Amino acid sequence: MKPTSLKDIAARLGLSVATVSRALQDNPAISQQTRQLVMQTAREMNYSKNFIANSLRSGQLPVIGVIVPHGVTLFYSSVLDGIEQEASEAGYAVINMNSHESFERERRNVENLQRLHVAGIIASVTQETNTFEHFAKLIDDHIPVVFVARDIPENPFPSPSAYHFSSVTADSVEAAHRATRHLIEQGCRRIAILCGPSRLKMVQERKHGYIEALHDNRLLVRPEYVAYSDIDMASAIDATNALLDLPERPDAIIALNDTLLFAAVKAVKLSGLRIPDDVALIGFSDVEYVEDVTPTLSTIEDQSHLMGQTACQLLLDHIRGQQLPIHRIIPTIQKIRESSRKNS
Amino acid sequence: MKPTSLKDIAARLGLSVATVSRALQDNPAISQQTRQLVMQTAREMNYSKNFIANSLRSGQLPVIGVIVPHGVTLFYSSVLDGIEQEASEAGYAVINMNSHESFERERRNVENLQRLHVAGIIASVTQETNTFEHFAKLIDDHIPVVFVARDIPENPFPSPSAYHFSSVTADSVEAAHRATRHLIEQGCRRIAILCGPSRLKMVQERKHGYIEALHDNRLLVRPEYVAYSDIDMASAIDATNALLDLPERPDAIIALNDTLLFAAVKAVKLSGLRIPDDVALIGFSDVEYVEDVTPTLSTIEDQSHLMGQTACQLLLDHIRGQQLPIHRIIPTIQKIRESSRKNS
DNA sequence: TTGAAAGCGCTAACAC
DNA sequence: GTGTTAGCGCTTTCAA
Repeated sequence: MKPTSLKDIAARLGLSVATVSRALQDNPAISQQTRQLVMQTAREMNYSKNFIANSLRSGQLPVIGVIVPHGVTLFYSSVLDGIEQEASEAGYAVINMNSHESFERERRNVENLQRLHVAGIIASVTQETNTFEHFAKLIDDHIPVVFVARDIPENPFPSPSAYHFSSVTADSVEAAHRATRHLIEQGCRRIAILCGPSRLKMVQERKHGYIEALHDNRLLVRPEYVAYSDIDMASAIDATNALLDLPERPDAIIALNDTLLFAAVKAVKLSGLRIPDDVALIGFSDVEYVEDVTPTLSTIEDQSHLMGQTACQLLLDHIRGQQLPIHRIIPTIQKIRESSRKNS
Repeated sequence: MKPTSLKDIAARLGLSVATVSRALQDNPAISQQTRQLVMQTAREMNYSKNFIANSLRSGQLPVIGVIVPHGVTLFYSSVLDGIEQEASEAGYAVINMNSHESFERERRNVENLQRLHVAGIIASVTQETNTFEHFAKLIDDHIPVVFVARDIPENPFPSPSAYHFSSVTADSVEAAHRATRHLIEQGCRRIAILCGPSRLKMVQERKHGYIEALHDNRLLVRPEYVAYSDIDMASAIDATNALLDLPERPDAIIALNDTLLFAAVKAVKLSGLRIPDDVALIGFSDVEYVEDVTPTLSTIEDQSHLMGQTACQLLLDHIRGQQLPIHRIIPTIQKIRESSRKNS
């Protein structure tokens, strides 16, 4: 049985489809009587408006598309949650796609959202992404884009087609700067940083903040203290061990994500060194269980939920006509726990 | 600038819209020449098919709706990931909604998906949900439903409108039975269970498995060993303390979710008792950091990704015409770690 | 092998 | 205050 349409209601009432449509929209041209009658009948017949038919005219679905680079992390769940909250208040549904850190899949995701004529897109690009035509194409279709967490490089489109998109990112430079400062204040002088292999702008910024803080405090930046590792336990443990084996062993390590952080903890423990006495640890992480490790782990947290909300608000602004791109930087929260606190 | 439509291509080529449409669909009635020409032009003009227009005719969008009761957990991220994977292989997008454990929001979510004419819905009901008319309404619209992780009670719809939906759930009875058995094998005799306040079928089943295992081993089921707590750290710590203060203190606790488990760990540690020597612990949890707690925590894990995949497969079957409901039960995985292993 | 035309459900411009 | 009509982009009879 097909769902009730305006036509069905019109037929039942001996009215025209147009009248019914107007009545349902509270159009002032319609008499109280008719309006009441129509409303009543619509309810009786279990009518619900067909969004698709509507969208065919308006050209867009009341839906916001989201593309994240991977799904199963607290960080992106929380970003999504923030987006979903704002979107649903504004009457939009959220469609959720996953690029699995693959550029090809990201391209396909964008295409599919475009075909669905979503009202706008919020995206966090993959680590592979270094060309942006797939997003550029959206401009012709008037589909606004906001980048969240991972921004694209400045002005990736050479003139004359130079334009750019809004973004919401964490304050990575400041976050790393503050973490480094904190370690210095704790008396650390040989501070290492454990990075993933990523070319993401965000990672560059964190490294930058680290180096700045060392400079500001007249500490030497030693290349051998900047370690790179693949983002899995085994590789990260190896990378940490390499750091610990240096002639001048670091007395602190900053880990750029949670896997690296947890690996560093394991490696230091296994090597028989004490945390934080021999090696202080702090890491970028949104995992709540850092509290349950012994010792509890100092972290820099993103305000992921707020980032999602903010991104969605910007997108809604764009949907409502805002043209100029806006860049919002969300502060991080540094939580000092046992792993980086020297009792003195 | 509006996106290219069939009409645009037809105009450019001096063909009819119908011909262009057919060419693009590889309709054999069209000549090689024309087909080639159309394909070529479509590419040049950057044509992409308008899904909405299509759906207006077919009555449904190539989209699967998912409703989860909360967002920010690894469990549901992983379920979603499984769904998304299967869906995208079959050419469906996934729309993702969150009921926040509120019945009212769940009802609205269902309505919105219905209005969007999604091809099908996968849902995990809220703890409040005990009436199912909102799902029943979907049957008229031929929108199939699969319940995942949290099923609804058997046959909630009395005759003559008796029908039911497919489901994918964890094997809760067996999981709890096995965990209890394991503790008994470790020598525990006073086994307590720490429950949330939930009326979910799943929770009942877990309690059932626990009781069965006690029976099977001729152990008494003591009501005071069945503890209830709200699902937050503070309440759960209180509830655990109450257990520990019993005249005959339990020598093992089974926690029904991760919050309860982590709270139990804290409470036992704070009370100065040793894990597992004084109190063994095991819990239902999908959090990967149970490995990083001291002692490492024994857990029962759901195969969440597989549950998502399976649910999506069932749904696709229904979309393709499968009528009868199917119930799939996914085994859990028990991981024994230090917190429940007595060295003997 | 191709074209003309109807129709999916809805809204809005234009009558009356 | 209400009806008529056209049209959104596409597929699918029915004709030619």
